[in-house]
Amino acid sequence: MKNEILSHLGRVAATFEIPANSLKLDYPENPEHGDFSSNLAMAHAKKLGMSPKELAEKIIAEFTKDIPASVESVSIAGPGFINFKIKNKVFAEEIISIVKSGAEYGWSTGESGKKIMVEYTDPNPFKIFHIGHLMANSIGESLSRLIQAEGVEVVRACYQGDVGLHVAKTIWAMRKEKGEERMKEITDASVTEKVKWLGEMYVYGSQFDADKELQKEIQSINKKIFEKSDPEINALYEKGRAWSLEYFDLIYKRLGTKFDKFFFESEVAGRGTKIVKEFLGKGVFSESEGAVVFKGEDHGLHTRVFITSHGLPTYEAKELALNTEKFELYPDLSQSIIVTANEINDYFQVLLKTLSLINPNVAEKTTHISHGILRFTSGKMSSRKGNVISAESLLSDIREMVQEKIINRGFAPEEAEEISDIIAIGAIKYTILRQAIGGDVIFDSAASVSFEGDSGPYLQYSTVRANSVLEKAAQQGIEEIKSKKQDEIILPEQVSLLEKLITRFPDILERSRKEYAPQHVANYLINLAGAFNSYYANNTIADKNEPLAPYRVALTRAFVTTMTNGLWVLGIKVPKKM
RNA sequence: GCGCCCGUGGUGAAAUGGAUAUCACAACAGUCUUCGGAACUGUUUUUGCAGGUUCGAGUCCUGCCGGGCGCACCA
Repeated sequence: MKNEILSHLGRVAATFEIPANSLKLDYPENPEHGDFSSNLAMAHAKKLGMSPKELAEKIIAEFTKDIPASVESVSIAGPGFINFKIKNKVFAEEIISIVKSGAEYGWSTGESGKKIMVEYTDPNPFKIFHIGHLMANSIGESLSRLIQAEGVEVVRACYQGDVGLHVAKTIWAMRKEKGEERMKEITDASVTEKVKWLGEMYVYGSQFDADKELQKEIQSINKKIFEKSDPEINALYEKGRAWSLEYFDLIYKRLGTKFDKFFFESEVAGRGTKIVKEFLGKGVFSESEGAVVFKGEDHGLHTRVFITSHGLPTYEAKELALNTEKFELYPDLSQSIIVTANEINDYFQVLLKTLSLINPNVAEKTTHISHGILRFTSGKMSSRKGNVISAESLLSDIREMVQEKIINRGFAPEEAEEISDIIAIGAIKYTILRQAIGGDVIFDSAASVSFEGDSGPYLQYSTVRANSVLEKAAQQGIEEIKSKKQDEIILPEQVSLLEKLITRFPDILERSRKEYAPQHVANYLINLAGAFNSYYANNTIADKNEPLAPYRVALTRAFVTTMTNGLWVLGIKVPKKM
C-alpha cells in the first residue's frame, strides 16, 4: 500500500515538476494524522512561489482525481503536511496475506546476489573473552542478520590476535608460574579453568611495563614466538592457543554465532611486514627512530608505528594484510564491514588512510563501525570496577537471576537450564541492541532482572504467551485461516494499532539495515509487543463462538511471525515456555 | 595542548531537518478470580548555555560550559 501511494504521488508531483525520487512517506507519530504523511508541499512551496498550504491543496486535488483503491482519505494538516488515511479493510487483508506467506515475512530479496563480509568479536587467544567482546558479538551478529534479511550473503569473519606482545607476556608468566607442575594440573582441568588460568597469567605478565629488564625478556620471547625458534616456547604457545580457541567456540555456540572464516594475526603478520616495506620504498611510510611509521599529520591524522624498532609488525601492519586478503579470498565481496570498540576510531582512520594509498579498491569497500563499552550502574557487577569482567561471569550472573525467577514454574531441571540461558542471553543482547551503536551501554542488572517493559524477556514473554493462545485456539478447533478462501474470511470493521505496526515491519528492517541501526528493530518490537498485549487485554482471541475468531487467530499468528523474525534479527531466541 | 565522539524527564534510552519531543523504569492512582499478571489503563516530570542557518532545529553551523576516548613502537 505504501508503494501504491508513493508511485501515485510521484505522478502527481511530476505535474508540479517535483522530482519523484525526492519523495518519501513518513509514519506520523500521532495516529490522528493518518497512516502516512508527506512533507513535499512544505519542502517545495518556496521554489514554486506558493504557500505550503496552497501547494498542498493543489496536490491533494490532483491526487484525488484518481485516488488509489487503498486510500480512504487525504487531508492537509498543520503547516502543510499531506496526510493519507488507509482503509481499515486494507490492513486486515494485509494481515491475512502475511499469514499466508508464512515464516518469511519481512525478508526481502532486493539485494540478493551480493556478498558482504562482517568481521566482529575479534577476541585474543591467551586473553579473557570479556564483556566488550560480548558487545561486539551481539552487534556484529545483528548487523549480519539485518544484511541477510535483505537477501545478501554474509560471510561472518572473526580476526583473532594469536601473536603479539600480549602473548609474549602470558608465556613469560606461564614459565615464571613454573611450570611443569602447574601445567600438569591445568591440563586435566576443564577448558574454562584453563582459559581462566591463561587470563591470570596475562594479567600477571602485564604488570611490569616499567621494568626495562623484564621488558627486554618479554620482547625476546615475542620475537621467538614470531620466529618459532624455541621449542619450549612453541609448546606453551600451541597449548595456550588451542585452549583459547576451544573455549571461544563454546561461547560462540552459546551466543548463536557461527563464523564462516577465522583470520589469525599470525597468518597476516609476515605479509603485513612485506606490504609496509614495499610501500616504505614508495614513500607511503617513513623511518623514524628505528621504526617504520606513517606520518598521519599530512592528512590531518596522527603518526602511527607500523613496524617496531625490533622489526616486528604492529596491529596496523597486520591489518593492511588482513584487509587485502579478505578481498583475495572472496573477490566478489561488495563490502567489508568491521565492528570494533570506538576507542580505536582515530587509529582506524589512520589505517584506512594508509589502505587507501596502498589499495584504494579495498579501502573504498571497507566500512568501520564502532561501539561503546558496557558499564554497570548497580548490582554486584559494579563492585568489580577496575577489573575486566568476563563475558562468562556476566552471563552466569544474569542466568542465576533468571533461574530464581522461574524456579516455581515447575520446569524439569534440564528444561530450566535451557530456558534460563535463552532468557539471560536475550536480556543481555536486548540491552545492548536497544540503543544506537556507538554509545556506551549502561547495564543496570537490577533493571534487567525485573524483566518489565523495555527488556528482552518482555519481548520473549509476549511471544510465548501469544503462542500459547494459538495453541488454545487450535484445541478449540478454531480454523486456521491459511486454508480458507479470501471471501470466506470475516474481517473486522476497525483495525487496531497492532495491524498497523505489523505491516510496517519490512520498512523497519530496511531502515535499520541502511543505517546499521538494530535499535530501530528493538524499539519497534517493544511497541509491537505493547500493541499486542493491549489487544490481548481488550479482545478474546480464542473464542469459538466469536465470528471474528479466525481473523483474531490469524492476527495473533502474524504477530508471532513478526516478533519471531524481529527477534531473530537481534539474535534473540524465543523459548517454548518461560 | 591537539583531534574525534557525546550532553534529551529523578534514572536509562529513542527520534529520517517536520506537526503537541517518544518509550521504559521509578513515583502515584486504577483495571482484573485472565486466552499465561513477566499484563493492561491513567497521572506527574525533559532537549547543557549563548548566538546563527531554515517555512520548520534535539538534529545543521559558530562559540562557551561539562563528560568520554585517542594522540609512537600494545591491540
